[in-house]
Amino acid sequence: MTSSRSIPTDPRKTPSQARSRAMQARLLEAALRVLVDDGALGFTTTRVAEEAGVSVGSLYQYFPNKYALATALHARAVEAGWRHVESILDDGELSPRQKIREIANWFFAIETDEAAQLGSVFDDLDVFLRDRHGADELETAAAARFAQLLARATNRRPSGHAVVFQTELLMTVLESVGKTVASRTLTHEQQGRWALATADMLCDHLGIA
Amino acid sequence: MTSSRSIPTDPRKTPSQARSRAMQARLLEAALRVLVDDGALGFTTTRVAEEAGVSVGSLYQYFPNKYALATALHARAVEAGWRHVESILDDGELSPRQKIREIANWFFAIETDEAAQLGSVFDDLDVFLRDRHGADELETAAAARFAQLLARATNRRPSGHAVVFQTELLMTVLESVGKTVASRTLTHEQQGRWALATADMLCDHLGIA
Amino acid sequence: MTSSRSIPTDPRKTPSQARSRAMQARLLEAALRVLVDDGALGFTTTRVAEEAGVSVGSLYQYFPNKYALATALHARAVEAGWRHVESILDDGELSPRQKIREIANWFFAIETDEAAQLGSVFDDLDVFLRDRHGADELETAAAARFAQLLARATNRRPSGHAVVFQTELLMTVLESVGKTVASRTLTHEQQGRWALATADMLCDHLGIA
Amino acid sequence: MTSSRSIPTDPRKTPSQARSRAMQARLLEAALRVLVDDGALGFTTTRVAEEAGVSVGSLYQYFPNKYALATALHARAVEAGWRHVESILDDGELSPRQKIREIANWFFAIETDEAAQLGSVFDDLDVFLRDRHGADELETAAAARFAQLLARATNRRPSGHAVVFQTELLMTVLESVGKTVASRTLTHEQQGRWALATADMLCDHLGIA
DNA sequence: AATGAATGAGATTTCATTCAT
DNA sequence: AATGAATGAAATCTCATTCAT
Repeated sequence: MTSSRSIPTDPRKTPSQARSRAMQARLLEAALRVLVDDGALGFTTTRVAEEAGVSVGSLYQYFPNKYALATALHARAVEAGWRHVESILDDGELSPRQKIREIANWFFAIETDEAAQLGSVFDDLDVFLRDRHGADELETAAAARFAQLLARATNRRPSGHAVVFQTELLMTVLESVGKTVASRTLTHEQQGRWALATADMLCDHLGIA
Repeated sequence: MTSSRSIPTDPRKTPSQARSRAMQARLLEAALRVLVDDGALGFTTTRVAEEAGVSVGSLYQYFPNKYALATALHARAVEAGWRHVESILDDGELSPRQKIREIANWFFAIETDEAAQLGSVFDDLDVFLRDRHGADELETAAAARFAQLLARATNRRPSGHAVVFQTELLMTVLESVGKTVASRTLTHEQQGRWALATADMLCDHLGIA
Repeated sequence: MTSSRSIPTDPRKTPSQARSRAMQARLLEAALRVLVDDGALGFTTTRVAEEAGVSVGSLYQYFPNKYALATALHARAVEAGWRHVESILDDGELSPRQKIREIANWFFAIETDEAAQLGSVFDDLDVFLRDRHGADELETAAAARFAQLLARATNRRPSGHAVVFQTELLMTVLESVGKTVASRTLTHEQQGRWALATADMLCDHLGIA
Repeated sequence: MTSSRSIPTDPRKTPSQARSRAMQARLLEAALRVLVDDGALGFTTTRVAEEAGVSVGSLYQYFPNKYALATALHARAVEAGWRHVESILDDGELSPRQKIREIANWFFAIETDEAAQLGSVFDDLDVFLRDRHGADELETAAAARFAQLLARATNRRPSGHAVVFQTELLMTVLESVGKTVASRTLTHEQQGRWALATADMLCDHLGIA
């Protein structure tokens, strides 16, 4: 898709100090705000710096270029997402189906968390991303957990071909439908209805009680 | 998301018919090619004109600005999509489930048709869209057809609340999952498997034989 | 002021036929309309052709380039102006002062004649003019007439230094003040007052009864 | 004349003081030079930046667009002009007639001051002006001073109808004839003669000793 | 470390002019 | 002779990035 030269996308010099971390976070939050408010075309380095209340120069001290900023924002959101998903999967109290429902709720943006907002602007962000990896390990880990859930609920081995595919289906449907519905302007109640319907459809199809 | 001042997005007053249509098509095809090959960042008017083998000036005789070009491309894709879907729905030979499967095939980009390629660049295109409507009538018409199919298959009235929601679910899932999967680089066989699985999941859930 | 290459400014191939003349006039009228309505920045060849109801190609058959068009328009207006002035000067019935008053009326755009409109757009036109000559002979002729009027009215020789300078003063003041006042949005009555005041001031100063 | 949508003509939010003012002045001087040398057709942003010895980008940091630059240049000139006029009117040593003569000298561009050069490019500049006001307060203030001068010199009230009109006449004639004569290429001596003649004509007419 | 003015490559857009039909 | 689509040089303007302070 996008020609990827050799543009560095890692945040500059790992911030060893608390102050640095704070600045990074501040910039990423500003970046998100800009992206949400002004869209991809308004996502300029000057604008982000301004929104963060710092100079462009400072921005470039923490991110070597615009793509690094975009990548970090992306990674951060994905990370937050999967981390939340994992916490649900880890919950001992919930039944498998309840877990899927909860996760669907998250993806359908019922929680008004900052990270959730990202769902609707992910597409815009992607325009700036050269390489799309980075959060792969997290996703792989999450996939393993989903596979486990599915295998246990259906009494199969997590590594079987069918389970692997069904895991992907489960995750893909939750993510893509969630993203689509989240970007519509619906009430919480309507979003909840969508999340529930999608979750149940998946559980029924996959034999999850 | 994107602020829409008063930038016209309608194609220009078409030059007299014959050549005109050809040129428009030529430009739109070039635009698609550029978008597929270089992504949103490479989508520049000069690049598109070059790809179409005409001068920038010509491009601007057919589209008043870049956004109009993007809008036209989008509209064209959406139109082609829904038109094809309608043709499948109209097919007297197919069972309801077979229809859904066929439609899924289309959305999952199994057909290597030009229009199908568009699925993979929708996100990139979105960045440049000012007006987000345009193909509404077509989509509404398609929705009515889907509702009819669903109502008949399940012996209900097409206007009932449940049918309306389920129609939306059907369309949304096909569209969003299809878009996601289409943008991955899969073999035809794999795409087919995804389409089939998604279609069947939906049919089972909705009680479509 | 303006660098003058070697751009031809003469109307193309002297129109021997009536039809040609008509077309020229039609284009010039359109050009004036465009200039008045849209200002110098809106004065484009396409726009003029459109306003004239012909194709750009046709325009270029009558004027080799934009500057030729501008020059012709300028010449035409100046010509009309001085011709009218001459007709007043020739009038046997009027006293010298009455003549000056009449001429002032003309310059202050009391007559809503097309040519008079040009006064207020002359400056805009000048922007396009490479060389400013062309109407010189007419102006020289008019100057001679003014000098004659002034000489007779004051019992002096038309070729004396003082008379020459005063003639220029007379013409310059009428023209420049007229142009300025004409470009303001005043009622006819107000314009008339300005014309009268200016004419009388000049006559008093120059000793014209 | 010129359609004025919503194109901002105010100088940009000035970068912090010191350097800022210098850069603005530098750009305006360059703009004037370009206008004098190349006329309206040569007045391009690239050309002005080049002449100022800075990058186009810099120009756009100080003026949001070409029109803002033109407007600023215009305002600066008008301001300088009226300020100078006021200083003459304030002069306690000069007789009324001497004041008018001095002012005429200024308008007829006898002073070789930079600001005086502007007289000759006012017309070229006009093409690029969207807002035609801006220096109104200054002009109003100057008008009040002129009215006062005239009233005192003729023993009348400054607010009387006749005085108001005569003030306008005085100013208009000085300005418009001055502009016209200044744009001709004359020697200082010739310009002086014009200024003197015009000033005296006005004083005689208005009863100014 | 922070600032933000300066840079300039490159993107969008216009418009005088040509030339095939 | 008339047409108007096509051309492309050139103008306007943006924005990622650098670097002197």
